[in-house]
Amino acid sequence: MDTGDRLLTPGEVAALFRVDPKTVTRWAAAGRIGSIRTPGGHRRFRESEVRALLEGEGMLDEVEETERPRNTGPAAPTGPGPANAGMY
Amino acid sequence: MDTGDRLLTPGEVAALFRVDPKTVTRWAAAGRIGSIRTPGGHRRFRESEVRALLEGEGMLDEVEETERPRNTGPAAPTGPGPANAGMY
DNA sequence: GACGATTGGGGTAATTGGGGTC
DNA sequence: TCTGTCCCAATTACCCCAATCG
Repeated sequence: MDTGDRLLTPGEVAALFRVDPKTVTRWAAAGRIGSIRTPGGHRRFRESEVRALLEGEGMLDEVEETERPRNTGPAAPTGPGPANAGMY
Repeated sequence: MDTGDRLLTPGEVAALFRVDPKTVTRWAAAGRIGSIRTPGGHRRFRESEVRALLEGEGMLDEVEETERPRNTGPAAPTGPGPANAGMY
């Protein structure tokens, strides 16, 4: 239920990954990372999920991200559901 | 049903969303979130409503009373991802 | 009545979102 | 295919001080 972890802003996640905030936005848009939207439309990311992604343990069935033809298996990310439940 | 209704202060809601208390106040002023006013003018928010906003994914059949032009999507069965019409 | 902490309102700077392009 | 950068518009964050809450 309540994950109870802190929420990070796109800028925070971008700094953690050493990428542009825009890239983080694309990840969220692609459903590769769960995102929570504020009533204003801005995104917030779960600190636990981001950490898992940083550790590389978020994907248990993926060892090589170099290629991804078609996930025929349960390749659902940490967000086991409508990760992209909120689009403008 | 249990409407819950533990009242939260702007600071509480702000911590939940990882935003500034002032931002929560703007949400209330914009009608994006219901607010109850104290006789002195301060705002209080319903815990149940805040939680629904935070999850945002479990309210597929629950829509807020906010006036929002929703597309008359015929409830795509296989595609639960509603192309929300809420652009800037 | 007094005190500390929070909140409200206004205004301005920084961040974010979406699209399009390289 | 993915990322970084450009644009503009909306949202959010931080500044002030006065009022309210507990």
